[in-house]
Amino acid sequence: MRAETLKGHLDGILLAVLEPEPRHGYAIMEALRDRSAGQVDLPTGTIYPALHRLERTGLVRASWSTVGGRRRRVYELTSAGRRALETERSTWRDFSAAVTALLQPMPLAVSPQ
Amino acid sequence: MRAETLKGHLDGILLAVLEPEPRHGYAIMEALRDRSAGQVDLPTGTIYPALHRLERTGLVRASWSTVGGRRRRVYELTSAGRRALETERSTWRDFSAAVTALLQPMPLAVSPQ
DNA sequence: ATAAGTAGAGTAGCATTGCTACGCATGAAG
DNA sequence: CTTCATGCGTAGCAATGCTACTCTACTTAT
Repeated sequence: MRAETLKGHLDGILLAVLEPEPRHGYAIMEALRDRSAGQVDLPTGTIYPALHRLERTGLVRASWSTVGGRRRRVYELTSAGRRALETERSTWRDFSAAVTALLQPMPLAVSPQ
Repeated sequence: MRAETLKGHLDGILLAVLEPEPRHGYAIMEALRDRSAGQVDLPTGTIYPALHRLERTGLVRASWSTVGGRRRRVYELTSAGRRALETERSTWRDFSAAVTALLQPMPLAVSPQ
């Protein structure tokens, strides 16, 4: 996946990966890598700020936990987050349909003779 | 179309709309509006800088023309632009497939019992 | 006439957002 | 004891679309 292409669609993806169960940042990165067959492999400098952003806007809720001497910050969707995810999904459907249509090779407009 | 969602995919769209025939900026805006049923309605502050960018990077070539006392800057694809358009199309296919998959509601991973 | 609307190009500066390149800590494996 | 995986974090950069504006010229109402 080329960098930067994600722009604007990362939040939806993060919400989606948190939908079935709460996860911590590192696990989110792994889940994305697995589910996209390595196509989406985000650096920590992308993932953590994005999670903080989602937390700040109230779409996820975070809490610390410690597992095997290592601390983790576990994120879970809020109800606002679940709603936002649905919105993202429908936005994505519209958006991707529009872009797909526009990228389609277009025949020359026929001017009436 | 929500603003900002386009991020990173505008160039490909512009190249696509220029593929069948050269157009000037204003005509590009109209073509996009028509072809997307009003969904993609870009302000001039988006379109002109983007065209300049494409010109600067050699993907389009521009020339002035005057029609009915009004000057127009007409853009056409270069061969590099045609190649870039193909790349954009395949990038888009990969990207949209990946995002669609990731946004899909995911079942909880089954842990072996 | 003149005001409003359409056609047409442009810029400055902002906001968002993902990325690079770091720092720091703990535990396991060689 | 060094390297690797796990795990969180930030500062600052770069790209890019948008808002809000300027300027010109023709066209159509009032």
